[in-house]
Amino acid sequence: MTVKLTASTSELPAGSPCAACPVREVAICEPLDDADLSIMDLYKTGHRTIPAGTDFIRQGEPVVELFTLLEGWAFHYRLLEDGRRQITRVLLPGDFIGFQADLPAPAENAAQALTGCSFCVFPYEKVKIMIREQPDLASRLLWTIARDEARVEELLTSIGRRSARERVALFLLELYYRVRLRHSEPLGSKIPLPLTQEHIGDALGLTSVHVNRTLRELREAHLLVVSKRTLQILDPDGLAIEAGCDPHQISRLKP
Amino acid sequence: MTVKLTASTSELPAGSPCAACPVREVAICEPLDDADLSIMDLYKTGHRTIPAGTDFIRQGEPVVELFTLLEGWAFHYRLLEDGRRQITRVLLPGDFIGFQADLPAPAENAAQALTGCSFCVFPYEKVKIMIREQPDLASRLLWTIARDEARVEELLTSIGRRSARERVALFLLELYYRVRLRHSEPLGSKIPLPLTQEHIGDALGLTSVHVNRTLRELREAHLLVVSKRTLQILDPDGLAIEAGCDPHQISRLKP
DNA sequence: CGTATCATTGACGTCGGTCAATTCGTGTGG
DNA sequence: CCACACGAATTGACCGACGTCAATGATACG
Repeated sequence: MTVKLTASTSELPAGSPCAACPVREVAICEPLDDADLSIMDLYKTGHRTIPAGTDFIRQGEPVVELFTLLEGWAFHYRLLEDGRRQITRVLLPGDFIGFQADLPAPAENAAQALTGCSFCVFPYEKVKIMIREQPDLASRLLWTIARDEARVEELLTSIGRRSARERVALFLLELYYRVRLRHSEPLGSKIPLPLTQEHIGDALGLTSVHVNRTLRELREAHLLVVSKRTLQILDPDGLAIEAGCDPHQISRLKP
Repeated sequence: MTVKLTASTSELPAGSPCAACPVREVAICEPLDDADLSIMDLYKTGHRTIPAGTDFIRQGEPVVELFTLLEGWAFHYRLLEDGRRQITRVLLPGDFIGFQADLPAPAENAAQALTGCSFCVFPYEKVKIMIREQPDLASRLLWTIARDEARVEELLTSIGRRSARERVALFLLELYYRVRLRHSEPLGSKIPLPLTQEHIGDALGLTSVHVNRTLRELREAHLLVVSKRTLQILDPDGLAIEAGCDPHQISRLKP
């Protein structure tokens, strides 16, 4: 587990075209129709692009900016004092990042880019104003946070009560569905998976060594293949059963 | 692990006196001053009292009512198909219960009373209206949900990355501070703890047998005593160290 | 090519689980 | 008031899932 610190960042000016937003349908701006879309310009300050490995929120430092992830993968995590790491959420395009009960306050979760990422940037004071002035967006944000919490609870349940094999099966299956919801590719196809086995272990409360062994088992059972930063699900229903889950419950996943 | 089903419930009519509310300062109605307090009558339908052990939200059944817990202890939990249980949150007076991304929709978390409980009851449609009509309350609710999520993430990190001993120490210490924030009793005093060792295990991803052994260790180290549904913290700082935590970080706990 | 990172595998250790017996505590009914 | 019942707590013996340590291979990148 290594924590890379800042790398170079580039920043674009405000007033970028929300109309061309790649995550318009899934981000917090979703309630706005074309005519109202310019409302977002009141609250955002621009775009930003960062390279893979950048820590763009650091645990314990004040959160002064929030982000909508436009492109790339990232994750939220917490560190214990001795360096143990728990990944709390995997972040995909459209996710709103950095919101917490107290703003500004020391970040409860750090955030790191897994791939190169681009964001829509919001200063925290403007987010607070937005919540007050735009009930539709506040309501959407509430919905979003509640869904995030449900996902964390799901992960909590996995780690607390499922075996390593069940955990890995369910985690990858859910990621697969989440990604496929955004880029609807044919079932059975491969998706990029920019997580190392150590990331997967840190998300699931396992060591990378045990993740490796578990992935081998699942591969030998012809359920999935993880290789070269790519995930291929061979047997979704089989995996759901392996995960100790009703296959139908998995597909009720929300974006 | 036993799941008791419905028991008798009693219900009071609406129009109960919010002014006499025991959790006025910590519940979602907190933003309202005395003059505006009657606003809540637009959205609540009354009070309800249930005995210990009642499942008042059942996993998978539609959530049609939400609650503010007025008195008593309860918890949210999830069940796997084979009966394994994960407790996701311990609920104390003032907590808002049952909110989730989709309303009404099958409950993602069940909820059960640990002691006799009384609630303020809100039908889900009225909560949705409240969110639209009352920005202050919506904002407060957002704050509340975000804090809940932070607590779940904390638990996730514990289960994923801490030893049994660290988990138990931190869990009880945080409960202790949460309870003490509401009824400010002298430090070192006892608090009621209506959780069995099986509940603690189901919250922390352990078996009740191992919780028992861990509690004995902590008792023998003169850190805490759990006995007869009572928790006494003997050495808060020692426990924080045992939990692998900076003692100062613990006291930054929010209500 | 040389170096760094990640993946893979084996040998071995341990933390926490399982099973089962006993005790304790509290509430209940005779 | 005592006998009993039932859930919870406690303890020991044993086991297994997962962690630790360490060596080796595979990939990518400058």
